[in-house]
Amino acid sequence: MDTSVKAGGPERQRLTKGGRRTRERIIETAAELMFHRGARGTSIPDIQAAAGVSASQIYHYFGDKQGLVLAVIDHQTDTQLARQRPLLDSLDSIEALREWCDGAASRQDDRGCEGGCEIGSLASELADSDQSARTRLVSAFDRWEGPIRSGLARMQARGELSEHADTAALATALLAAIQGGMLLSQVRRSSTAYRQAVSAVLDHIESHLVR
Amino acid sequence: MDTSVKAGGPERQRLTKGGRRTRERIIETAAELMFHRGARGTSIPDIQAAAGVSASQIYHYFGDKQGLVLAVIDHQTDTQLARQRPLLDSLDSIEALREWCDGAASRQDDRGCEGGCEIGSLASELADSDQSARTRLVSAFDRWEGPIRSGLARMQARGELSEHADTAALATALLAAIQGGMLLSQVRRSSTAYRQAVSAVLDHIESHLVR
DNA sequence: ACATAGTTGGAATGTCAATTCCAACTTTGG
DNA sequence: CCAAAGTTGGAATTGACATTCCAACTATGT
Repeated sequence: MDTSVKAGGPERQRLTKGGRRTRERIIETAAELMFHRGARGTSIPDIQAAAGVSASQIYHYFGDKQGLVLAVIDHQTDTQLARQRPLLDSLDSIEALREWCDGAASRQDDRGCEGGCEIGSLASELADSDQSARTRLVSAFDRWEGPIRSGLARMQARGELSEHADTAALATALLAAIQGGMLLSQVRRSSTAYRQAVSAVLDHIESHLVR
Repeated sequence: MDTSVKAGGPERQRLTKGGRRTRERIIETAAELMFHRGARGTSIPDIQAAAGVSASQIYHYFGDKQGLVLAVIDHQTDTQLARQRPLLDSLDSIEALREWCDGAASRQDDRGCEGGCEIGSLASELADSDQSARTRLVSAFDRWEGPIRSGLARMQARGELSEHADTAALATALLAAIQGGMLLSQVRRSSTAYRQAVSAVLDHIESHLVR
């Protein structure tokens, strides 16, 4: 997560203390709005009003709307991963995996199943229309999937998981179940689909347990 | 799929032969554009140009853009389900399920993994912003999940699937794996994630086979 | 304290989208 | 064939949005 890397030049800029705060406030506000209304559905004037900043501030810190969207992607990735720690770093038992997945289910219920996954929603909206956004989303999903795979790999290294299990594939499958489950839950306004989707994959993983 | 049901009144209208054709052409064109650019990313002028119609025609047949979006949702649902038949109606063996899922994977590869699921993409974009769209998407997913569940139920009725298996939950899990797998594949531009996601759930279903 | 660089407000610009209007044209039922 | 209803073209309207400009203000380092 760097200050600003855009096509063309490094274009580094020093930020003053207040400037950093303004920049953060813009990103957080934009992230919140875009989560509910999508990136395309969120206008610069919307963000101006919600964050209490002027247009020039947004363009000063992000260049253009796409620049802001990219910053939002990175911010959501950092934020969501941070929120899931430390659980995310110890997914090396079925119990830990279940507990972790369950946390997301409760969170989904708490918000009435409105809104899907902070990253998945952006991914669906931007994957085909913004090449640089897609690239960042690839790394967002990689950063998310990594800890899952690591946890499974540790289980396997310890001999708890069958050596025939493809931990990378299982990690991908679990992430996909989370994404698909979230989407169905968002549409149906019930976390049931998410729970069933995740549960199926977890059961499958469990079937690879040794003993 | 009826002619036009919008909030307010039935507002039925007779369509002439040419009118029906124009209406269809608009829907198909809009569906195609919205699949690639999203509903919000597709403007009426875009559709006018691509379908070779005037603005008044679009507003004459659909009232407003939201009306067109609703028609597109129904059209995509009908089209996708029709395309998957007759396979969709005989998902009562592991082989049939695998073959069916594999078809989608090949299709995804053929288009270079650009674009996700015709229905899922719309769902992600519209679920939170358009209540009537969400309602139709609920039924779209139901119409899709139904045949999967029926197939599993038949297997169970025949005694091929354990009586302890929750066929409804398994059907939901498979649909979720398809959705999540599609999304990851779309972002990564590789069908691998889709294949792994689906494969995990199919293996899980297979574990419920009797014998 | 001074100069430089970063920050902010707010108006102005240009583009484009959604929607409305209305007049002209065509099909259909009787 | 006539009237009613359906269809179409194209211009006009209104509003919003992304972006630019520039002048004024503030912090920072020396």
